[in-house]
Amino acid sequence: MKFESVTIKDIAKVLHLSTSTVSRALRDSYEISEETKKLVVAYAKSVNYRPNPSALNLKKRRSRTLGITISEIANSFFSQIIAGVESVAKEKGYNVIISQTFENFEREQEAVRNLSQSVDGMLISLSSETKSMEHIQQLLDRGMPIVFFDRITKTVEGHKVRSNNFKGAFDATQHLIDNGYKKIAFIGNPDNLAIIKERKRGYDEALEQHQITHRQDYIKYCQHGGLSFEEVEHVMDELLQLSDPPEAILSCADKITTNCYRYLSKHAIKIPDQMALIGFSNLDLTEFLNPSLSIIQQKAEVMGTQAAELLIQQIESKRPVVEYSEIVLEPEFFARDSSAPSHQ
Amino acid sequence: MKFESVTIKDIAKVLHLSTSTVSRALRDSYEISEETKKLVVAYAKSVNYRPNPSALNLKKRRSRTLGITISEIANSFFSQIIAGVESVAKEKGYNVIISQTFENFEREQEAVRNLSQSVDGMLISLSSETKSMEHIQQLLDRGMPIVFFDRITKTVEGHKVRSNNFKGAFDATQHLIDNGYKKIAFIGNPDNLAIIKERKRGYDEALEQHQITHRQDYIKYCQHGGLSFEEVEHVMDELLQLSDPPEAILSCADKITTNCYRYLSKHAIKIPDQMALIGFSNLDLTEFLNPSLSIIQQKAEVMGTQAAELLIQQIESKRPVVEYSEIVLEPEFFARDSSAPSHQ
DNA sequence: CAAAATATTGCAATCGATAGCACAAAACAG
DNA sequence: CTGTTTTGTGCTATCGATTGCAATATTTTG
Repeated sequence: MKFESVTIKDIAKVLHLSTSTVSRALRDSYEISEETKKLVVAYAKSVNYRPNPSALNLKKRRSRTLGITISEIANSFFSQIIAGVESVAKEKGYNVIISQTFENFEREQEAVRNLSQSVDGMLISLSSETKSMEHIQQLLDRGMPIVFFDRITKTVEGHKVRSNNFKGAFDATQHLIDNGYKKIAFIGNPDNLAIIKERKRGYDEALEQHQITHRQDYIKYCQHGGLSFEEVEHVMDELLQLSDPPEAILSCADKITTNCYRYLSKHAIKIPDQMALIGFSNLDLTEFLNPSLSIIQQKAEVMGTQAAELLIQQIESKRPVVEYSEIVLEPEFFARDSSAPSHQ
Repeated sequence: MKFESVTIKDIAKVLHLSTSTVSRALRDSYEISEETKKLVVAYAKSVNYRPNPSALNLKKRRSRTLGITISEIANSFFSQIIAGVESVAKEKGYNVIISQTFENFEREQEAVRNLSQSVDGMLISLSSETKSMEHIQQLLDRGMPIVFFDRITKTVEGHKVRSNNFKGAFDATQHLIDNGYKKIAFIGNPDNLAIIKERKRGYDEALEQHQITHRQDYIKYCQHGGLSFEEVEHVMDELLQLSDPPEAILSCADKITTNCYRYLSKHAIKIPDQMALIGFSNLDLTEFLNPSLSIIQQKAEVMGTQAAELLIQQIESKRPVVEYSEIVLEPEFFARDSSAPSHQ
């Protein structure tokens, strides 16, 4: 089944005008008489005329579409970001196409390649597995406007929007130490992601400031971003089987945090007495969990709006952008029961 | 900044061929010699040629894009549905454009109108405020393939995918009654939505089977789908100010359920002793809430895949579809502490 | 009242890709 | 060695909308 819609040609035929006159009349050109304009506009409205976007795109060499590449929609952090992006996009007359990578490098390459022909610009949060930036550099070289958010990288240029990951992790770790925890494990996505490097740095710094020995076996990376419970389960098993297991966990990704919580509940490990937990998360109801979950919350929606604004600005800029901004948003820290002092 | 990409014309010029030859060679036409094909394909690959989607869309009169209209992305139920839709769409080579209505009728009309020119078909879940179906009937009349999901309506024809809402509500209400609750309130989106009518019917039926008097003041509808806390707060205030307030609540929407829970926590009303709660929800961590939340969970991702499959099938069907299927998915019920027998 | 200026409108090319048809060269038949 | 078929390629119109330029009609000016 195909959808038949009214074209400028149809209107021209009915009104005995040329397509150029109709086109100009609809766009309120000074060259067209008021009378004709009124006629055309009224008729166009009556038949519910809408310009064909493909034709416009072809002619204008743009699509008024933004592409966004994230790991997974069904992740509150990213869905909040999308909400922010959509609101700005809509306001400025852009559509948004979402591509999910599921933390997979091949999927990211494919997503970026597919998107490249259909969008005016892209918003990218790298996948956990992304090691090379070739596919993105290629687009940048050909002038594709790209804004990086959340999982950014230093290896390419462009506007960037991110959280203050160092501070988020530092504060959380400090808070654990203040509450009497010394054996603190760190679980994150792979550290080819700059945000994880930063969070790790925050964690390290807090430990150092309190002269706590740094233990390599407390550091764990989930290659697939903790998307599956099994991945986190495996890491947790390893930690618990250590001869001297940690007493607290700092989790550095939404999915990992959730799955850690799930793991501890499943194994009836008391939080925080047997294991304290604190993690990056943008879930809505963490305060009502039992025990309530301490989180580092990012300003996801703001991140989305800011990134989208930068991108649209770059797309619509007359001259090539040579100076890039890096926006840093402060995460909010919520101390709750899951990281309270242990009573054991 | 604009993005310059390679066109068929560029290739033709370099290889001293015509655009038609290049086009045919790339599409492996029998008319072109093997030699030329190889040459063209190799060169196209070397310059990373991708056909311009707008040009293709214009020529082929289709966009390989699906539109989806929902109330809000940042709602786990809908983001799970989107995940399902995206997976099928991707597999079959379609893009997806998402439009949010935020339960507002005008936004829905606008969304549908905007989408109509850029997509090959639409997936629609109506907004809470939608009363007239004119805007959608118009598109149907012009042959737009549309599949309705979740919030469907009987007033228009088309493939439909929904949950067994009657059963979901019936089971939940029955469960409350079995646990000793008789004064059960019903909170839902407005009942112009068929799903709410159905859920109400399930609720009514359960009460009747147990000869429980039906009280009109226990029935509440949130005009805006409980999107804002204030809306739910208002309804809850009303219920609690009744001379004979309810002892249990059946909530009929994800957002309402969450906000009810939030309200009860905020007012330190003990769940379930002072007020039992059970609701439709697709949130991930409800089992870990304190108290754990009883939910009726819908098969959101399946709903997304099924709806997308029906839609693509309809889009690609040679002849007009005249017989429509209605897929009914069984919701899953999880009895937890929030609806346990009261100890008061 | 003729010439010039202005106001309206239409023609045709264009964006990138496709496809019907025409055409030339090579292969084959008689 | 001419006439027909086969094979490979190019020309051109097309999809829907825009826009520079040409063309006509109308008004103004000297």
